[in-house]
Amino acid sequence: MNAIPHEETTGYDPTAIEEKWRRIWSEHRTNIADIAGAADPFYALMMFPYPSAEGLHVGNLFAFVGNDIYGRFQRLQGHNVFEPLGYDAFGIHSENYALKVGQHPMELIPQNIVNFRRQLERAGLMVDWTKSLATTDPDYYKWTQWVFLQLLKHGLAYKKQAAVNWCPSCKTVLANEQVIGGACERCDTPVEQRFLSQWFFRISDYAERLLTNLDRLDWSETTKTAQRNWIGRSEGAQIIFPATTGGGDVIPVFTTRPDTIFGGTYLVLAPEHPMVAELTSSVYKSAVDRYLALSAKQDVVTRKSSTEKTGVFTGAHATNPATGEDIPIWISDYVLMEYGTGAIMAVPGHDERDFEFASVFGLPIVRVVCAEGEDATTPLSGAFTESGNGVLVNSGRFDGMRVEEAKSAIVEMLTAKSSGSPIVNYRLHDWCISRQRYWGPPIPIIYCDECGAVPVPEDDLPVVLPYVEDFKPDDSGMSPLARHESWYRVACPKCNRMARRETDVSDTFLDSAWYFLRYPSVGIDEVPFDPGITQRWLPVNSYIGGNEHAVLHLLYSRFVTMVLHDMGFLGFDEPYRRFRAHGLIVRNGSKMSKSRGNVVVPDEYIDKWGADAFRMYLMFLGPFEEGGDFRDASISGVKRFLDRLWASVGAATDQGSVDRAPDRDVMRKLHQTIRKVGDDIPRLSYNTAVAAMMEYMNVLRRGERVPARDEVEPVVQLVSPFAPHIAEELWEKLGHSGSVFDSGWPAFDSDRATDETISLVVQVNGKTRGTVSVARDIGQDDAVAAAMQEPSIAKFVTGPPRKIIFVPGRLLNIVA
RNA sequence: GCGGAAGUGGCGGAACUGGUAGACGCGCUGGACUUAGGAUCCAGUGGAGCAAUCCGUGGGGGUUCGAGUCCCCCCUUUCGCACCA
Repeated sequence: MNAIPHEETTGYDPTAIEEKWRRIWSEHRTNIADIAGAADPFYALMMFPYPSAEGLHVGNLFAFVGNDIYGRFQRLQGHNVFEPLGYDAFGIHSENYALKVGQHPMELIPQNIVNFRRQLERAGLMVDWTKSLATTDPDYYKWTQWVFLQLLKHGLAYKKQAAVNWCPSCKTVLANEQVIGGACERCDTPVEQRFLSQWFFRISDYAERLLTNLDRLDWSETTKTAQRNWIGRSEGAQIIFPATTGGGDVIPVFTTRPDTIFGGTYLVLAPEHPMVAELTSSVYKSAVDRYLALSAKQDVVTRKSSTEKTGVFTGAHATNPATGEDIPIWISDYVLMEYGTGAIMAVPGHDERDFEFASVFGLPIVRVVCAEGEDATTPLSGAFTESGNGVLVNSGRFDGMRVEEAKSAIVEMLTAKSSGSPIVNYRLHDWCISRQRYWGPPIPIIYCDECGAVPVPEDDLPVVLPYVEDFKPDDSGMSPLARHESWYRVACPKCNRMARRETDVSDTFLDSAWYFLRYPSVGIDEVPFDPGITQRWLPVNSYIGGNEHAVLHLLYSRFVTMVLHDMGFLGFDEPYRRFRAHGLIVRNGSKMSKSRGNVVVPDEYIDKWGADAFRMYLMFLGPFEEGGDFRDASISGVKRFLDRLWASVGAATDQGSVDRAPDRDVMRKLHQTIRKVGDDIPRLSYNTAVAAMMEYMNVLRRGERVPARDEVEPVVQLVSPFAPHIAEELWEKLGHSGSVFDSGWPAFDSDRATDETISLVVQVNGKTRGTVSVARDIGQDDAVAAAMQEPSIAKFVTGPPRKIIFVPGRLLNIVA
C-alpha cells in the first residue's frame, strides 16, 4: 500500500496513455481503411475467433497481435492497410455452452461479442471496426445461404443418404475430420454410424486442383504438407473382376499395386457394398446377414481401431483377369466403403492386412514379388511389401520384371482387354454440410411433394433462424427445427402447394469459407461482395491463423473461392496469397485449457503492465510461428525496455538537449537496428526484432550516456508496430502532430550502418585463437601480418603456413 | 505404421548462403545510489582450471582449413493422419 507506483519514477503511465490514444484513434478514424479509394491496398487478415463466454485468452491475443504488427508494419511501408475482425459465432460450441448454462444462444452470443470487443480493443489492434461481422447476423448468413444456392445451381451441392458419424452425446452428425480416433473431437464420446439424408458439396471434384495449386502458394510448408496428406492423392489402377455367379456382374477394385495381380487370391467387399446382397449365395446368406448386422451395429471406434480381422465368405467367386482363375469373394470390415470402390483385390503375399486376413481364414497366399537372393519358392513369413528392388515371379510373361516396370506393363495389358485402367484416387471425400442442430444458418431448401427439393428463391433470403425455446437436440437425428411446424410449414415457391422447409442447418465451416470476401463489402446489402471492391482488395495479402485449421477451414475456403471463380463471381481462384501459421501458447508445457485450469486471461496482465508491454512480451517469448511457454516472470524485461525508451525520449527532448550531436557509433548501431527490424518483421521473426531493439537500447544508454534526439526518434517508429500506444505518445512528445503510423519507416543508410574497422576472426588450424581489429577492406597479406603481431595468436603458429584461408571481412585461418 | 517439426547454459531462446556458439530477456552474483528497496543504474554470468589452456549445441560415425548448420546411422520429444488397398 505504501509501494511507490512505478509510473512516478519514470512518468510512463501505460493505462493513461493507452486510453488516450485509443480515444484519439477512434476520433480521428485512424484505423479505418479507405475501402473505395485506397491506392495501395493491403489486406491483413487474421482468423476470426469464436466468441466464447470465457472471453479472450492469450492464445487468441498472441495471434491477433502477431497479425497486427505485420499490418501496422505494412502501413508504415506506405500501404493502405485493412485489418478487419469479426466473430465466428455459430456452431455446436456455442450451442452446447448455451445448453449447459441454460441461456439462449441468441442472448448469449451478443453478450459474448460485447465482452470480446472490449478485450480486443484494449489490446490496441489496428482493427477497422466499421467493417466487422458476425456469422450469426442474418445480414451475413443471408449470403452464406446464397453461397449454398450457387453451388446447388451448378450441380456442386447434392443430397444423398449416407453413413455419417453420429455423436450420441452431442446428438449430431460430425464431419469425418471432427472425429478424432473414432471419438467426437468435442466430447470424446465414441462415435456411431447412422444413415441420414445429407447435403454434400462436391469438393472431391476439385481434389486435383486443390492439390496442384498448392505449389504456387506462399504458405507455411507445414500447412501445405498437411493439405497434401489430407487430399491423399494416390496413383494406381481400377481393375474389373467379373463375378462368375449372378448375371454378368463386375466388381471394380482400386489398387496401387497392379503389379501384384497374379497374387490376388480373393476379393473383399466392404459390408456396406451395394453388391453384397445379390452376390451372396443362399447357403451363405444367413452367415452374411449376421455379419452385416454385427458390423452395422458396431461403432466406428472399435471398427477402426481394432485390427483383428473378421469376415465372412459370400459363396460367390470372381475371375482374376490376369490368372484366369476363379477366386472367392469375401466380406470384411477392414475394407472401407468410403475409400476407392469399397472393394479390394486381396494380395496376401504383399499386403500386411490381406496377409493377416488370409492367415485367419486359411486363404491361399502366393508370392509374386521377390527381393534379391530370393526366388518364386522362397517362403513368405509375412507380407513382403517393399517394392524398391522387387522382381516379379509367378506372374506369367511378366516374370523377371521390376515392380515399377511391371505396374505399367500390367495396367497396359489389362487396359487392352478392357479389364482395367490407370486411375488416380483421392482420400478427400465430399463435404457433408448438413447439421441436425439448431445454432446455424438454415439450409435454404423447401421440400415439395410435387416439385421435390426446391431452392428458396434468392429474393426470399435470408431464411431466418427462428427464436425457439427448445433448441436442444434429441435422439431422432432430426434438427430441433423439425419440431416447429409453424416454422417449417411453407408454400412451395414453384407450385405454391403446402411444402416443408429443410430443417437442418449448415456446417460452421461454410460460414467461415467465405467471410474474408465479405469484410470489405460490409454494409452493402445488395450483393455478398461488391465486384469493384473485391477486385481492389482481394485476394488477401496476408493471412495468419492457427494450424489447427490447416486442412478444414483453409481447404474449404479455397474450394469455395475456386467455385465462385469458376462461376464468374471472382477474378481469382485462390483466396490467400500468403498464409502463415502461428504457434501455440502453452502454459507450463501444456496447452491452455479450462480443464487444466491454466488459462491465462489477458486483462489482469494488461492492467498490471499495460497493453504495449503485454503485446511486446507475447512477441518476445518465442518465435511467432512456433509459439512458446507463457511465464509471467519475463514480462518485466520488456516493460523495462519501454521504461528506458520513455526515459530516453524524455532526456532527448529536455530543454537544451535538442541540439546534442548524435554519436557516430550509436548511429551505426541505429542503422543496423533499422535494417534488422525491417528484415525481421516480414519474416514474422518478432522475437529477434524485439531483441535487436533492446540491444540498441543498451548501446544508446551504455554508461549512463544521455541520448540525442536523432538517436531515439527513429526507435519510436521501429517500436510502433509492437507498442502502438507508447509510440504515439512519444511521437507526440517529439513534436509531431500526425499519427506515427502515417510517418513512414525510418530510412536505412547502409553507409552509416557499416563499420570502417572490423574485428577479423583469426583461426590457426581451424581453431579460433583471437581477433584482430583491422580495416574493413584489408587484404590477405596485411591480415596475416596483423594477426602475427598478436603474440596470443602467433604462438600457435609453429611452422611456415601451409595454407591460408581468407574470407574477406570475416575470417582468417592459418593452416600450419 | 505413414507424414511433418524439433532436441543448444539454471530457464525462454539467438546464430544470414558452413566462418568468434550462447545475441536478447529472465534468473543469479557483485557494486553504485539509498533509512530501506522486490525501484533504478553499472558490471559479471556455458562447464572445468590459480592460470596458460582444455571441454562443450541428444548419441555415434563422416565430409571440410573450419560443422549447431552438410551427409550416413541411432536415441528422444512433439504434432498431424491412421485397416486409405
